[in-house]
Parts: sequence; structure tokens; C-alpha cells
Amino acid sequence: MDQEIEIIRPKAETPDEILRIALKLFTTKGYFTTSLVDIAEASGLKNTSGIYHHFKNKHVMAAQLYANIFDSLNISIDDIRRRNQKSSEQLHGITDLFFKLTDDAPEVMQFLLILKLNEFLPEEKPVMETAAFVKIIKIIQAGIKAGEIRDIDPQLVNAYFFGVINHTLRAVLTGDLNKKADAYLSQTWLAAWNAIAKK
Amino acid sequence: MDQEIEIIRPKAETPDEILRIALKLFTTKGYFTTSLVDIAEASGLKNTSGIYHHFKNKHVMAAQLYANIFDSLNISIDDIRRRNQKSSEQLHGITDLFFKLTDDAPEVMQFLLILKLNEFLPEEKPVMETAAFVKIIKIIQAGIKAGEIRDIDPQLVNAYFFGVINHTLRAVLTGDLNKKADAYLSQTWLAAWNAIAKK
DNA sequence: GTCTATACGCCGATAGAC
DNA sequence: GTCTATCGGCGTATAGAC
Repeated sequence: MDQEIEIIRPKAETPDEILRIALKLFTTKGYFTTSLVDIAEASGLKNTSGIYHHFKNKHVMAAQLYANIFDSLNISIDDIRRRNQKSSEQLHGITDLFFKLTDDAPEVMQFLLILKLNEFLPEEKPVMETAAFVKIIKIIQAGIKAGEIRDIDPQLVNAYFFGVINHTLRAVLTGDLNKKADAYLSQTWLAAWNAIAKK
Repeated sequence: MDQEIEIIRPKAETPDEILRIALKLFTTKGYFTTSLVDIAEASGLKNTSGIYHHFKNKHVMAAQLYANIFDSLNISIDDIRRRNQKSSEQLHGITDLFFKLTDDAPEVMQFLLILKLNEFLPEEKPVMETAAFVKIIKIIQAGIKAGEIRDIDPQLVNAYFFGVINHTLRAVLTGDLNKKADAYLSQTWLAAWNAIAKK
């Protein structure tokens, strides 16, 4: 049986690992304040050259992170829509996902909620035009049609619902709220849903 | 003979005007993607040298904007607290202020809501520790004590209330909502207040 | 595919004439 | 206090040895 050898200072050899490290730095320090030297060092490399073997340039790294994160979010939302019928259930599923991501992959939620993406990825679609978020608006429209959700501008519904959800998660990510996101899940879901539910 | 072309752009001669232009650029393009050359050009100057006569460096410009904006917000909140007794009235006053600022001084709200301040002003207090926002938490605590607001973590109340308010204003600022903020004021206040009011 | 070394451009910042 | 001119440094990116 082959035994896996633990390396004490693990080199980030695969592109995926380097990308993960870059995401971490982008979300904590910011894109522009993170140099390729920072990424190289954090990856256990002595230079930036190694990075250029995997990625054409710094900007491409960010674009790949953008694609990965929004693609996987899109897939998750497809999955949630398939498994649930009612808009309320689908939104609940998305809420669960966001809270889980905040605890398990905070960098991903930082990327989605806090980074000013159009500053360093001006050519990418604004968040609300991505497939994932277009589907969220569709869920809201269906909920309005079905009489579950108040009949107001879907974008306004979105602002109320995800205003509550995202601002809470943001507070967890910044430390203003000091428990795990999961501790606030049920009451926050209720607050968000009540803000948009037809009484 | 070449025709003399009148340059329309008025010269920004006072420090305040230059600072206003810098704010505009920082909020639209981003701090790091705005060069001093950009600021100089937008101010009708031929070089960056003129800017250095008024400000020690680029960073100081941002720091001054930070100070101005949070100071004046703090003063406004003092004023609102003085004029109103109940927490609900005080929060309503702050809501009015935020909506008004969004329509009348969108750069200021962009600065407050959208910019990632700690990326280029790491030495300044995080938003929630500024005098203005500490006072908002105090208002919330008073509202809980008075029985107006649900008895949960004040930071959570803050997340629910300003989640609704800020996310709505953010949508106005990005164009996802296409009317003036004022058009959404009354219903958004209700949604935000209902999310935290004791029933 | 990781290293050394280096090129190169942009931008922040300064000096000094007027 | 605005201009011309220029400097220095950082950060991205490349060339080429091993």
C-alpha cells in the first residue's frame, strides 16, 4: 500500500492549489494589494515564474476564480430547483447553501458578497446578470405568480430577501457577529422570508 | 492656422473640488484603478504636480474623504437623535437620510456601502466601529430596552434592518433598480422595520 | 517545471523654472 | 501654484539555465 508522504511545508504544486491560495489572498488582502510575489510565497515557491507556468497572468487567475465560483453556484441552484417545487423551498435551499458556504468556504462567500468584482474583472458580467442570479430572479417571479410572495418588483424582493441574508453573512465574515453562520440560520431565514412573503 | 479649441472642462482650483472629483473616480473606477493622472485630468490640470500642492499624497486624499464622510454622517445622526425620541423614529430618520444621500450624493453612498475601505485605508476604523455606526447600535439597544424592537443580538438587528435598507440602495446605485431611491423609500422602510419590530 | 536574472512599464512623487 | 522634466520603486512578465 502506498503511504502518502506528508510534506512539512507543502508546496502548492497543482494549479488548483495555487488558485485556492490566490483566492484566499484576494479575499483577505484585496486583488490589487496582492502581488504575484505574495501568491508565490504563500504557495511555497521562490519566484513568480512558477505561477506563469500555470496561468498566463494575474488577471486570468481572477477570471478563472470567477468562472469556477459562478459555475458551481449555478449548478447548485439548478440542483436546488430540481429538488424543490415551491419558491419558498427553493429560496430556503439557497439560504442553506449560503450559510453552509460561509462556514465551510468563507473565501467563496467573501468573493461573492464583499469583493468589488467589476474593479478587477470589468469585462465579466455583473453579479445580477450571471446565470445563477438570473435564476434567483426567476424563482422570485414564480413565487409572485404562485401567490407565495408579495407582488412587487422582483428586484425589490431580491433586495429585501438577500439584504437580510447577505448582510447577516457579511457580519459573520467580518466578525461583527461572532458565532458561526449556522447559529443564525433559522431565525435569519424567517426574517428574510417574512420580509417578502404574502401575508 | 489651427483653430483654437476651447477646453470645456472647468478647472478645479480648490482642494475641495479636487477631492470631490477624486471621490467620484474612486467610487466609479475604484481606488487602485484611479491614477493621480486620472484625477489631474478630470480636474483640468495638465499634471499631477498641482495635486501635490494640496495633498501630501494619494492616500491622504482617501483618508480625508473618509474623515469628511464619517464626520458628517456622525453629525447628522446626532441631529436625528436630538430631534426624535423613539428608536423607531430615529431609525426612520437615518433611513430618510440614506435614501436622500443615494439620490443627491450617490458617490457618498457608494463610498459607504460599496467600496472595500479596508483595502486602501487599512489603518482606519472598520465601519462598524466608527462613531456614527456605534451610535446606530446604541439606538438599537435602546429600542430593545424600550420594547420596540425584538430582543435579539443588536448586531443581528442591525444586519436585518440595514440589510434591507442597504441592499435596496445598492440596487439603486448599480442600476438593478431603475427608479430613484425615493420611489422605494416608504415600502422599504416598512419592510426593514417589520424585520426587527416587536410584534 | 522550478530556479536566477533581468527587462520594462506604470505610477507615485519630487525638483526647480516661471 | 501650475508648469516641464525626471526619478525611483514596485510589480508584472519574460528569457534562459538546469
